[in-house]
Amino acid sequence: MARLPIYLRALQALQDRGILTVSSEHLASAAGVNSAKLRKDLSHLGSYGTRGVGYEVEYLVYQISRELGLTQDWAVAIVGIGNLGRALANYGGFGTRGFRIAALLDADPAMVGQSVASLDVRHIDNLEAVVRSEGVSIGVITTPAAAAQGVATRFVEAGVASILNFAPVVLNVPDGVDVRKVDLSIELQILAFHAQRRADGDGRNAERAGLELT
Amino acid sequence: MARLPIYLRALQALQDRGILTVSSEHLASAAGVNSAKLRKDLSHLGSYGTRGVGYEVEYLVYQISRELGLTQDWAVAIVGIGNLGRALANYGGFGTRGFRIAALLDADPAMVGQSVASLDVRHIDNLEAVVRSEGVSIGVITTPAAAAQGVATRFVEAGVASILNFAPVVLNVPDGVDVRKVDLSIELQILAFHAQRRADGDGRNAERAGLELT
DNA sequence: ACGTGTGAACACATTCACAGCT
DNA sequence: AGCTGTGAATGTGTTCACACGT
Repeated sequence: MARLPIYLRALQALQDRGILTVSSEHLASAAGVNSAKLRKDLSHLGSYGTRGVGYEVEYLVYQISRELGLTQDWAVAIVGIGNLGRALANYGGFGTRGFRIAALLDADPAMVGQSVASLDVRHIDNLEAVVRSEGVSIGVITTPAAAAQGVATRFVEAGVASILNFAPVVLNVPDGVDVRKVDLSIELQILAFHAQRRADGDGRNAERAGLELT
Repeated sequence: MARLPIYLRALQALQDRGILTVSSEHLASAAGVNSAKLRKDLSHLGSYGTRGVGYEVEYLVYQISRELGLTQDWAVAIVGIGNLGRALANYGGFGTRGFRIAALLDADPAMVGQSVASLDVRHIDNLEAVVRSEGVSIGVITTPAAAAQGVATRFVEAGVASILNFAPVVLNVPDGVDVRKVDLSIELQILAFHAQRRADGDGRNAERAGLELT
């Protein structure tokens, strides 16, 4: 379930504060969901709570980590070392738990050989070799839109079945390959959509109020 | 609906190729969805298609843009000019349609005054003033986790009701405020989850095959 | 004939409400 | 007494399949 990472983060925050046990009510509010949903989500992993008491934080952290596959390390390759690629490479959050940035690749010869986040940027021609030698299982695409599909295809053919795509294109991949997409301008457009609906509503209300006053 | 931006992008690509009319089947495959879903989504905006023919690309682009509120310009403020904030500031995709980066803010005095993407970074103390003077309606938070809630609260109190949050925390905001969250390590964790399920399945299959072979 | 628009069937997620354990 | 785990009810989103307009 897509909410497990959020629960995990909330639990780790509790753990850092030395809290040993937590009720579904508390954890749910920390994660921004309702308590029935949280209990149903957790019950999918098994019965890890104690009735009348709640959940043991440490045990639950371990169970969720295991369910998410964070007890093993995943090697990640980033292709496209522009502003965003650099930002990801330097983002400390990955290394902390379960993920290791194994390689940075770029098509631009001027980029190749530069050092980013204490890794040498290598030429994209080495993609297949790097995937094999580093055991890369997750590919991150931060290239321009035009290059993304080609990179995705190469990842897939090299055996990478998990792709995180930041390029604003719909990737075509075979069944069994998992693509997640992060699209910044789509997020903004969705915000604009809601903002406009709010504004429209205000307008209608104002108009209605005006009519009532006349 | 959250898929309209994807349709819009696909339509604009068709438009660039000089294509005037498109069927739900074609557009759906370009957007990576099924055609019934696309028709139902579009029917929510009104009856903009012609039976037996399809949709007129240009007209549909206009209707979706209008629905999304992209016919007006939205001023965006980015708080937290680290690697990610800089990447967003430099990302050209925003300016193209409907969004204008109106201000960059940071709490670090060493950062203030620097020029990023031809904008001067200003101190966070100016948040309220900038929101008012630039008419900011969308706030982007790329600060460390610890600072995010404070920034969000200041945005809300300044009248910003749309927030795009990159910090790995659940923001607490009043009803009526729209928060969207982009969390890179959550995306990776979800990929790891599926990757592990694949691996487990392979393992079981391998084991089963092994058993069958013995 | 072709492709949209849409009721009806379906699948899935959320919420309610409470039995049952501690 | 308190809180989990879960059947039942509800809501939401997806898919099917076809009547209807062009």
